[in-house]
Amino acid sequence: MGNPGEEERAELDRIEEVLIALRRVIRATDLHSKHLSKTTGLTAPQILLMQAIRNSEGNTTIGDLAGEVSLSQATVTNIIDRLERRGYVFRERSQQDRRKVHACLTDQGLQVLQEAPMPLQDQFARQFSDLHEWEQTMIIAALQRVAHMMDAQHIDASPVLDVGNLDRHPAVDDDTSAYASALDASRD
Amino acid sequence: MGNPGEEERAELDRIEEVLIALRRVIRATDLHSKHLSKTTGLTAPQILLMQAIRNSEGNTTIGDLAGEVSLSQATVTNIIDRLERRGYVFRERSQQDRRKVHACLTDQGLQVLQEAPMPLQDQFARQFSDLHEWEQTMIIAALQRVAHMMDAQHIDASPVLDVGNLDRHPAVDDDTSAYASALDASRD
DNA sequence: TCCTTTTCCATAGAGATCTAAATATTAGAT
DNA sequence: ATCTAATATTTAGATCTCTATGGAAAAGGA
Repeated sequence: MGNPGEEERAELDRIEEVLIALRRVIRATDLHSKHLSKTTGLTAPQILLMQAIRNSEGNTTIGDLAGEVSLSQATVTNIIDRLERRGYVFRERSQQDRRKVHACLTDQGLQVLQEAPMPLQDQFARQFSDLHEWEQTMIIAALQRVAHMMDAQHIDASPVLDVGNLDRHPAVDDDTSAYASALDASRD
Repeated sequence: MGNPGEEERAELDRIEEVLIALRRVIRATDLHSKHLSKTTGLTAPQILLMQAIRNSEGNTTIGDLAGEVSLSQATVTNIIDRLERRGYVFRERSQQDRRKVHACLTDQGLQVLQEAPMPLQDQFARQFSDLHEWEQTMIIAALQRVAHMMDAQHIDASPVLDVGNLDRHPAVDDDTSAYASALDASRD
């Protein structure tokens, strides 16, 4: 205990552990995503877009979608082309502003999206709900903490030099994450 | 208390919260990975492969790499081709078994990998180490719990698995995205 | 009104990723 | 010697993603 070297090593071990755990989580979602693509015949971006279309009932434009999923407008056009060819999506020019194009799910598209059950979410939710309430609360708090720490840094790619300055204020950032919201901004 | 409906709603709220937090974590790693690609000129799979090569000092074959990063052999061959063309990697037929091909980093490749800023891991580690020990321990426990729950459902991968709402946004996807690469490695 | 600028979408072109199928090539076994 | 399995590459096709550019429609000013 009185040994500072020992304490420092324990600290490094904890960092190691948290990074490993994080990798496992991300890896798991990655593999699931891959597996999902195989079973549905849809790729991850395609599913993502269809979900975005479904969630924004009817009024979504191509540009909106691009912003929502953080892809370029050309990419979204491209993917929508393919979804339209398959009959999962259709386009419709806006009447108010004829530059805009709305994207909507066809009945078939909606069905595909619904029939592709989302058991990772469901199963995870089920397992999660089996935990004790205190553990659920702990996990939520921990994940929010982690998410917040990650949000804070993802553009600040500059110096790794100022080791001394520990309570840096995260300069957030270039738009993208609509996430760094008030929700946890207050946590520090 | 005593009100069952109320308690149930609180439970649903917690599930909602944990899913949101998880999405944010994955989203952050995704955006980071994208940013990394821009600043290094390397794509996520390329970085991932170079890290794998570095970690398995010298004796790695193409097949080993494919297994390690969960890609097909052909894909790895493909990516190695590009890396070789750029002078970051070189191939060498095994003397013991001439079917095998070893992949090694060139000095330049190693340098690129080291110079590539990996601020997500570093900065995350720094912020993490600022936390109190009890909080570090809590986060580790929580993440391990989550990772374990996700691993569990990956194993009985019979039903359709999904990342659905948990899904990373740009694929990176699916990205495929995305990847533990951001967190991986470079802990030398 | 007419002209300019801006906004929104589509298209073109290029590089990368990924998979599956069709080769070699080598090692090991019969 | 031949067959089979393992290994890496090649090929072909689909997708993803970006930047740059073009065209149509809206907005704004002279």
